[in-house]
Amino acid sequence: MEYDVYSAECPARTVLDHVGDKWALLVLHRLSQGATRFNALRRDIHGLSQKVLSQVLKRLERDGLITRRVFPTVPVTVEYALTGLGECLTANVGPLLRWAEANMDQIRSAQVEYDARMAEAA
Amino acid sequence: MEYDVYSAECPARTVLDHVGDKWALLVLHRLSQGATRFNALRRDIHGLSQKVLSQVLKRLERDGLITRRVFPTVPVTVEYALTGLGECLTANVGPLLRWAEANMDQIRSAQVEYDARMAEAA
DNA sequence: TCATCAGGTTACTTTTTGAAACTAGCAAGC
DNA sequence: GCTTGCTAGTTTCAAAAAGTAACCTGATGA
Repeated sequence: MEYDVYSAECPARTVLDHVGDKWALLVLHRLSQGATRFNALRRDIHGLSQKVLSQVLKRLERDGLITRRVFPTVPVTVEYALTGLGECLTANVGPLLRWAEANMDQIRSAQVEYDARMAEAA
Repeated sequence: MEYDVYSAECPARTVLDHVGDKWALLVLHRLSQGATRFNALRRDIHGLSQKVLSQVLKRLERDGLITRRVFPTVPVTVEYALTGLGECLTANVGPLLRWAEANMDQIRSAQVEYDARMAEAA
């Protein structure tokens, strides 16, 4: 079947709702480095709250992008990992994050320039 | 300079705040098909409100990813286009959207399965 | 006995969103 | 000369989402 992300009715938009999300992108990218536990994700991704992490993980699991494995240790540990589908997606997310890291300097100078222009106009 | 998106202090996170956004991704992708006017974007990207579009465009312009050209026609027309930097970014966004379109079927069946499992558990 | 760990959930507050109405400047129609 | 329509926005206000911080469970070690 053919999908078109520009259409609001397109189910691919639901994916975009999940994937076009800062935290989801970071979580997926982190998981691409290997299976990770809940609190490890929380520690590694600075600024991500427990509530949001738990929501994001549920969404990603529902989408079949990650798996949730519970180990009956004490205290219980839960490990999240990418599925095949998730890995395939993450292959497309990595370049985006690397691009962000690589081009920050240019963006920052563009922002400074823009702000200067705006201040001048005002 | 080296950046790390996992750190909350990392300036690349500000980019991610802009790029890890459903509407921004759609706008960038649409602009990769050529310069486009305000209302054309609004019409093409179904569900995008004027307010949000105007905010997204301002952010993207500030980041140096798009340019805004005003033509003194009557009524005035405004055309948005990708900069070199924006094109370079969009090259990384395209695959993500194509992935979303291509893998929707798998995601939808994963969702159905997940919901069935949850309903059963409850 | 009290604090600690993991992996969450809940209650409450603050931001963001989104829908719809409103603005400005000008031209065409009546 | 009054109304309507066009573009490209801004404003307003209710509703949804996100963030903050406290709480929960159940075993464990000090």
